[in-house]
Amino acid sequence: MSSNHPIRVLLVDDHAVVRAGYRRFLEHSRMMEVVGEAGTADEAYQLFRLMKPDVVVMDISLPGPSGIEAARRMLALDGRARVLMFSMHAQPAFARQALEAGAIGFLTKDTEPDALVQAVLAAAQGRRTLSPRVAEQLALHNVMPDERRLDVLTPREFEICRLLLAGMTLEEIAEALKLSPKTISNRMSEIRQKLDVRSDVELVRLASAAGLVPWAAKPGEPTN
Amino acid sequence: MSSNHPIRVLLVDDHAVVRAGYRRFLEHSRMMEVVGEAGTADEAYQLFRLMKPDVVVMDISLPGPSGIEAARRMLALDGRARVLMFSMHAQPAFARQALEAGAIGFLTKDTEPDALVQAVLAAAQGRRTLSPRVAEQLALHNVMPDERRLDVLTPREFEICRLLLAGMTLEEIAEALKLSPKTISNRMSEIRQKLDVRSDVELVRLASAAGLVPWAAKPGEPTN
DNA sequence: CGCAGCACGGGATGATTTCCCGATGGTCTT
DNA sequence: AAGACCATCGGGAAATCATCCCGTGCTGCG
Repeated sequence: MSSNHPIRVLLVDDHAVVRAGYRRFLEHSRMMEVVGEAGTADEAYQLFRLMKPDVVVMDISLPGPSGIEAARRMLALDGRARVLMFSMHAQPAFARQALEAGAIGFLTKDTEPDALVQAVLAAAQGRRTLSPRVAEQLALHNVMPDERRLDVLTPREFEICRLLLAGMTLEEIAEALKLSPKTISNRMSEIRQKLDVRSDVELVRLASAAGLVPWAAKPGEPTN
Repeated sequence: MSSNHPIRVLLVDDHAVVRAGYRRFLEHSRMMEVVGEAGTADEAYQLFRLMKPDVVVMDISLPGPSGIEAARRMLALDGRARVLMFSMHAQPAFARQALEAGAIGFLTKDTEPDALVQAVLAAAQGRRTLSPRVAEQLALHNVMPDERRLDVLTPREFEICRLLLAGMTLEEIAEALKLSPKTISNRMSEIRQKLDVRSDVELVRLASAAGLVPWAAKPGEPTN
């Protein structure tokens, strides 16, 4: 299936050193050629228009507009663009956004060099690649019937969640648990990340589905 | 019922001019005597301990601890203290807090001098006085079965509330309504005030009771 | 007309969120 | 036992948000 000419790759990462590393691995096999490097979403987009690479290897976190935003623009310009996203973490929220933006794959940065090369090859042929961790997280997110999503929370996070849903403010929770308000704040950010909600309202919706919210019992369920 | 000696009054307000005004009106009838003035909660509390006034006329908003806090302390010291609260606005949240703190009455600052004198007399005898506006607001708050509370919102506020409950973020709402994020922010503060909720979670609880939240239908109500 | 209420947003200040980081202690594995 | 991994706790910095206060403009009403 593979044609003879090398796969033309565009590298996007804000650290030149990291790009150099990728370049080494990718060009090692002679099956691919890095035709451009970019450090920001804007540069990446310009280069994409110029070079029309076969595959874009893109870091998620860039200064300014994110890699996801860059991917969105590329896909808007050319629906056949193959964008392979990279991220430090396997956070489902990022993965979902990336894939919704049209990315063909999502890898965490601890991916082995070999696997990276395989993923680029796969991308060039239009096949998807997901890091195992990412796949698992996403699966949970998509398949889990909402009421089980809260399971990703640690005991402590769950506790904080419970108090929040009871209507307590940040300060009150901090006092109740004898913790710094800062900790609660940090923990809540973590919770929102994990549950992929962008507001307290969405959190309540989730918790309500899980039956955690007495005053908003699910339709059809007995209240007592 | 009234004894012979004048009613001894403690005036608390951060503006000396305002205190002077009150003093004039109160002492005019010779039935009462201002035995002290304070500009902060702390001063008020000290004077209260010293003078044991029959009635405290207290402004809500003071620099530092609020008048409500001062009232709380006085009541803690002496459960028979008669504290008559004053406020610029007829906000139910303040009124509720003041009365829960043990205040014997709650007047808005547009009260007629005569009515003020009457209220102090009443307080001295242990009778409660509420400004009509305050009474109405409070009545709505206490009596209204939750699902009607949202009625205090203006159409625009209601609209914003709806979008918020749909899970939209501040920015998204601003964009949807083509308004400045600042306006939405301001408006949300207003909404929280009016509905007397301290968090989005409490707001959802309210809205849910009002049947405004599809995903959290009230128990027993058909969803479809 | 004057005045009240609603809608809109700027300014200032303080709180919260977010992202980053490091420290600690427990568990599990090799 | 050493190392990896995770949960928990919080500090720092920058961005965002909430709150309070202010002024504008519009509308309806006595």
